[in-house]
Amino acid sequence: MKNECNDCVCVLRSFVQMKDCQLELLDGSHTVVQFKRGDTIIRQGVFSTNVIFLRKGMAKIHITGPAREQIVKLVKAPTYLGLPTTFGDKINQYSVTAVTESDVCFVDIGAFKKLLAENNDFSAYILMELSKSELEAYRRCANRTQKQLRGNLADVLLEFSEHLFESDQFTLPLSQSDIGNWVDAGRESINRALAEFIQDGIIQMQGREVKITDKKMLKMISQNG
DNA sequence: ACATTAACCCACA
DNA sequence: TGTGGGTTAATGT
Repeated sequence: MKNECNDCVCVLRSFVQMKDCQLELLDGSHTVVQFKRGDTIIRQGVFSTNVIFLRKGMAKIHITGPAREQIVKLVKAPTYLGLPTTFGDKINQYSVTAVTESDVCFVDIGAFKKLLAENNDFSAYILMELSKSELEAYRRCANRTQKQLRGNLADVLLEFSEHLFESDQFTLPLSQSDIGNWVDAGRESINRALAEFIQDGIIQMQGREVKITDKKMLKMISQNG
């Protein structure tokens, strides 16, 4: 059987066994689309009929609040996008935008629900994903509101370094004003804080290239706010 | 808020 | 196919 879904991270990721007929169902109801940097993958306010999986690349999740755009988090492949929207509300409650070139898989919601009903392991896995992401959201909420700018910015840099890129050197995937929207600060404050970090020898920067030179210090700042 | 720089697009050669 | 000009977005102060 030749089937694009066989070796897809979308399935492998779940460590769940799929029956052949279930794989065929998936294969028949999915579409893969490429997105360029800056393209909108999911748009807030529009009707959604798909489960969406990020196969390759990186994306930012953001929501338009009463005053401005709020970035919620940054995710990298492989991961599901928009599961809460899929089950909580047919209208997308937030937007997702590609920050690098990305491959995205759109799965028909009907087929997906059928799989959930048939395959207990699979639905348990999805439930776990949702739970983890809610817990993470709680944690972030507490962090964000209680920390000062330097602490939050340190968090962001550590997040890039440890979770997204897994390296001490990376190029910022977001503009400084985006980072500002992420940690509830103006872009100018971000710029100033970054300059301070450079001054203190914690990081080096040229353009969007960042190199973390004193991770211990960065973690200190992250913890102490 | 303003000045500088980098990125991008389009026309034209 | 490559180059100049003009425009816009990002950055630094």
